[in-house]
Amino acid sequence: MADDASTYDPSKYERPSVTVDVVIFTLYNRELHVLLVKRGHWPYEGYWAIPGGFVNMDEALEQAARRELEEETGVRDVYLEQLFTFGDPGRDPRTRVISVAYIALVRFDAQKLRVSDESTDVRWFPVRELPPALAFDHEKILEFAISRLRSKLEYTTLAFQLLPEYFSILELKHTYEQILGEKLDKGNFYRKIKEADVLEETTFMREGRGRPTRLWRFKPNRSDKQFVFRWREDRVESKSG
Amino acid sequence: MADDASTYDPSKYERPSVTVDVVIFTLYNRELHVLLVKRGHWPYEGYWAIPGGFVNMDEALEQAARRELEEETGVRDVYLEQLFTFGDPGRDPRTRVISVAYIALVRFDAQKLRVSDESTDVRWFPVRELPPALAFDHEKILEFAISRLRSKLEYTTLAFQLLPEYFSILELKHTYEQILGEKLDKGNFYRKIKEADVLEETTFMREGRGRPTRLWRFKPNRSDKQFVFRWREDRVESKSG
DNA sequence: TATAATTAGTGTGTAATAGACACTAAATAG
DNA sequence: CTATTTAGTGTCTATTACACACTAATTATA
Repeated sequence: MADDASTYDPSKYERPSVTVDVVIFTLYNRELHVLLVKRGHWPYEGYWAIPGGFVNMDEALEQAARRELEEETGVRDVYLEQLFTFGDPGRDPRTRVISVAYIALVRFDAQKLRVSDESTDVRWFPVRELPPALAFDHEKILEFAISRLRSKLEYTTLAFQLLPEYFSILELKHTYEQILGEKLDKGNFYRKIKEADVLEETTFMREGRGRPTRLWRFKPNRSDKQFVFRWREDRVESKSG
Repeated sequence: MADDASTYDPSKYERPSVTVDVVIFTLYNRELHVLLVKRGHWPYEGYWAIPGGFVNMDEALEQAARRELEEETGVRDVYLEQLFTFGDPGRDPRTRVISVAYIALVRFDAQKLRVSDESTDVRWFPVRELPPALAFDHEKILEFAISRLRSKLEYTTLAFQLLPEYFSILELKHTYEQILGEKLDKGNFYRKIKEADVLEETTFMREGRGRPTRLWRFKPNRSDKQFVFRWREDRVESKSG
């Protein structure tokens, strides 16, 4: 940070507000969803917005993001990553607001996620059916978040953060397909994920006819790491700072 | 950003200071260097720091970064990219400071870059010979910047931003080697860069004995774009948010 | 008990790529 | 003419991606 001019006192400067916005993704009904809140007053009254709030003076940025996340969804200990900082003057008509955006990935669990389906002011939206307009510059933020999510999926185990503890390989493949927006080859997917050696066999799930579904889980010693296994080699995140 | 609680006025909140810090890289004496400034007063008096300063209230973040960059080096119109936002409480003992860090790549040009070799308070440091300790959390920022630089080099034409307009392919290869910290194969490099079709032949440079050096330049229509050609397929940036 | 349905894989061929390394070609100074 | 320097090209091997066909296992139910 900071100066090299010889005199100054930071307290003399006029200061912008700093907020954190958290783009919360989940997998729900086999589709990628994002949590939005409806604004109840000016500015952008009635518009949907990415949840967020002000950073307290004694609070780290990531801590503020976790607090917002928990206030909004009731969940803790989820995957959280800083996305980008948006700070154009005029993006909030009230005052200068600089917003540090985060991405969170949560496992969908109706019990825990206190967001109800009928709630009129907090709702999960499928990323393919977003409201036509969002508050502030939140469309840009959301677009950037989705792009980042896609590109990181290629070389990390991010997808596991969206699945329940036990899942089948076809479910995992479906999750990849949802985020990437394209079909993957079943045989190649099986091979690739097995070779990566990140899965651990658990039990079976029996339902309907057909061979029972084998359930797996992410190897415990790796479950919290950002283990890198690079699913595919091509593609590159398009946006950059 | 923003609340969904029903009443509030952002102006009521206590606000942190917001600064931009710019990690400025250049290639100088065939080595990757970074610009640091020596602090003249408390806190961290006498320590080297990444140049930066406060964001004005009516100024976009990137604009503030460009202003700082120009104040420090006199150059404009260079490659600039947002790196990460550092905001731990206590990182500046004076007050809460949230720092949006940027990376800048500038072409070394003794004429333009007004930083002299003997200057005691503004200096280029080779990234392999940094001062033992930096002010604030600037070691972390710098480490992150170098890591990002390496990883982006792999799939972008970033390296061109460090070279003069006209350069030989061996110089370009040397630049890659400097940043990646490893040797590359000459033949493969030639092939790869030619196939990418981003270079344009210009003149020759004759000096000493030996076949004259062919000089190239980056194709004009692509010089300002972040054209992607992915130099190698392996490797992944380790750090993530 | 036969069969349809479903998950769970394996086999294989092609084309592209990376990476190592040897080799040729061109131009110059002395 | 020769040493030196840049500028490439040739080629072999191992790996990878990708497409797509194929087999195997297990179950409900007709």
